[in-house]
Amino acid sequence: MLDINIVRNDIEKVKQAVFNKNEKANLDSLLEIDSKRKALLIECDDLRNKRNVTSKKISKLKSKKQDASSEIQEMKGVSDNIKQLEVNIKALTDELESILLNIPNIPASDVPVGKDPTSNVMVKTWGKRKEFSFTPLPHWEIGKELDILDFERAAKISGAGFTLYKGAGARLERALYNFMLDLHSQEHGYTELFPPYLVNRSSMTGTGQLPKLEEDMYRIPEDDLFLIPTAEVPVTNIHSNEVLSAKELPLHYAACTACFRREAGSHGKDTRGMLRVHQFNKVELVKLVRPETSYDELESLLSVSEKVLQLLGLEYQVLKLCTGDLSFAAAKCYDIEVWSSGVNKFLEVSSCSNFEDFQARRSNIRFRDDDGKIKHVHTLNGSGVALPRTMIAIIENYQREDGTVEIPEVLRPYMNGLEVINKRKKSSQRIISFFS
RNA sequence: GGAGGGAUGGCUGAGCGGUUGAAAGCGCUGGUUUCGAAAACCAGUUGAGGAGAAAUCUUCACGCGAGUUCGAAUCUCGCUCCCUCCGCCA
Repeated sequence: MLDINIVRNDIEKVKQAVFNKNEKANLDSLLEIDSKRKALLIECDDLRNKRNVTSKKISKLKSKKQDASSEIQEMKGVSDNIKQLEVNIKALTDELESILLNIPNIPASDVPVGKDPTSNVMVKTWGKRKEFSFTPLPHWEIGKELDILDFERAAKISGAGFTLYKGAGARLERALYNFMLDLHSQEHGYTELFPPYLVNRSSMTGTGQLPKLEEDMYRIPEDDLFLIPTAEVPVTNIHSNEVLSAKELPLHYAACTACFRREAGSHGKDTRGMLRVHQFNKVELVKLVRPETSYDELESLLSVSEKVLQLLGLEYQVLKLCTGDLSFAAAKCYDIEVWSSGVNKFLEVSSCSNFEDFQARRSNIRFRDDDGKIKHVHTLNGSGVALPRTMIAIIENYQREDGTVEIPEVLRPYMNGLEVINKRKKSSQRIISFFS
């Protein structure tokens, strides 16, 4: 949510931002409602003041056992007036808030202006393209052959767009998120969390998924709860309606959760394999920081996410998103895309965003600064990283001509020493037991 | 799911429907004192709006939302959350 004062004082800037983000907002009527509301508020305040003053007078008269009936008569009228005004003000306030909740965040000044992803700017690339002496296969073929991914049966039990990991595939998934969580919590100093997967409407509104994206969310209508589309939602909202002390900042959190997305707007896109699924695991990093540090924090957030891919030996590129590709709540965002040899393209595995105070204002997350003033924190988050596409890249980039898949070295300790996923053998890939 | 109890400022905790935005204590901040510190004493210490150049004035908020009343932290109703007991259960 924007500070309404920015809209009042610099509406052109807001209009430009809305336009650049390919969004729509009812800005002119916002100002109109705002001034109408303010006028009523002043009128109402005057009447309330009158009521307060007279009530005290009535109290005094009564305590002296004097007659106050004329004052009481007068106040009856005043109270009725106030009530009517309050009803009108409430209606305007609701309208104002609903418009305000639908205005997107303003892009940072160094974000390139552009309509669509073609205007995104390449910031860096890392790693060398894997070369193959054969034509690399896509992960759904490798996965089927090795019996580690089963899309048909996933569709049978749930529907299209779900994944069933089996044997070494399931183990690889577990190895991946354990590796990522250990890296972030032990090497990068993030506090590991395990939050609820169901959150209420207010949390979803706080981080900006609602009201705009309700149709993309899975919802439990009986309880008005939502399945989280990302750990960003529960984790950012941990501190909603709190005033943090300056010395607890910055807060750095890491959480691995399942993420649930209806993908309502993307039917028929990336339907093969697990390029785009309704449920997937993701390690998410969330930061609550002092405003003046948030852009430095964004850079370090990006670098710890990159670290994951570097250690896995996966080629990637980093893009700075243009205004038109920026999400509703973000002020600035980097996407990390990992190269995958089978599908032969770059896959987005992370978005690292600074929301400035946009989410903090919606969720009411504040801190007391050293000067004693209470201010909104800045919030950031980034994937560190999303699992399925990382899994795709590993399977496809580490495939070998004989159909086996090599395990990246950093994952081997998490795979109980397994170096290669072979076909045929029982999916448990029996290795030395550490239970004996 | 059933039966009770509760929700007040950073914390503990008072609060007959009428100078209670809120006692008291703790904590915190500043000052006096001290070589310094502690103690003691004095003072300050909620947030969000509005008007104003400013001093300042003013409104709202005692879990949330309605209601009764000239007037609600205080009375009524609904909701949420917490605690205790019973039942059920991973």
